[in-house]
Amino acid sequence: MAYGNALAVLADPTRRTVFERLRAGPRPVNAIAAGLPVSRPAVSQHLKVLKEAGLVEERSEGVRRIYSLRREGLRELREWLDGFWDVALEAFRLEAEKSHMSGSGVDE
Amino acid sequence: MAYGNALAVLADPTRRTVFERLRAGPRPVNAIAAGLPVSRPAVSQHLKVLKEAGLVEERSEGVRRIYSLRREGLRELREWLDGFWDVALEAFRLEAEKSHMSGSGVDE
DNA sequence: CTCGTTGGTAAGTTATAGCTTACCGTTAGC
DNA sequence: GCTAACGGTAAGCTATAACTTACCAACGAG
Repeated sequence: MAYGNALAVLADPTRRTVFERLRAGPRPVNAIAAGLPVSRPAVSQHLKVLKEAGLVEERSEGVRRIYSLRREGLRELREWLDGFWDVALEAFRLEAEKSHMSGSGVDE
Repeated sequence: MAYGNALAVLADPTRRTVFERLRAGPRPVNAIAAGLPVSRPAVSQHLKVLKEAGLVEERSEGVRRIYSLRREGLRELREWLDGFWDVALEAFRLEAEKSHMSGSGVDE
């Protein structure tokens, strides 16, 4: 259920902004924090959370810490989301439902 | 930025469980709340939040309130996620980056 | 009409997530 | 060696999200 983790981590707007900034490429913390409405330590904390969730990775370059995106960390979330449109799976669910219920309609 | 809203709403595990239960089809509140580790009013509150986020819809059937999934409510979130894998868009971003920076690598 | 069922809302409590400031370790330059 | 930039961590504050119980309105059945 790692998708739940990714969901929780990306729910915060500030943290999501941090994450999105890395779409443009790897960046040191200073560059990520520049212009954000929160302090630099706050950004550090967000980066830590993102890293623990596997959504970013970090490498040292001298005194800099360069953070970059880990798309892999989004995979489970994406698959979970995709599942809501999966026709075959949906058909299966409807079938199972028919056995249990008196049968109503289905949404949409 | 409705995807941010969907993210925030689905971040809570209990609320996500409520949401996922509706995958199997429309349900009255009682059925949704059955077996959950929280009280029935808590489920009502979650349903309200889900409804306001456009993730579920509600219709009355006698004394019952039947809730059902609104996949449309997930669309923006899905598109946002898909964007992370969009090759063309990524190429554009890299191009833009080249103009601003001294040029480092790109992740992965 | 009365009573049971369904479920929404109000009020209050509590845990915690996100922020701040202060501080410290590390590396680079002079 | 000394000093300045980078950035991680600690401690503490505060707003709020999720929950509870209590209550009430709406409809159905007898």
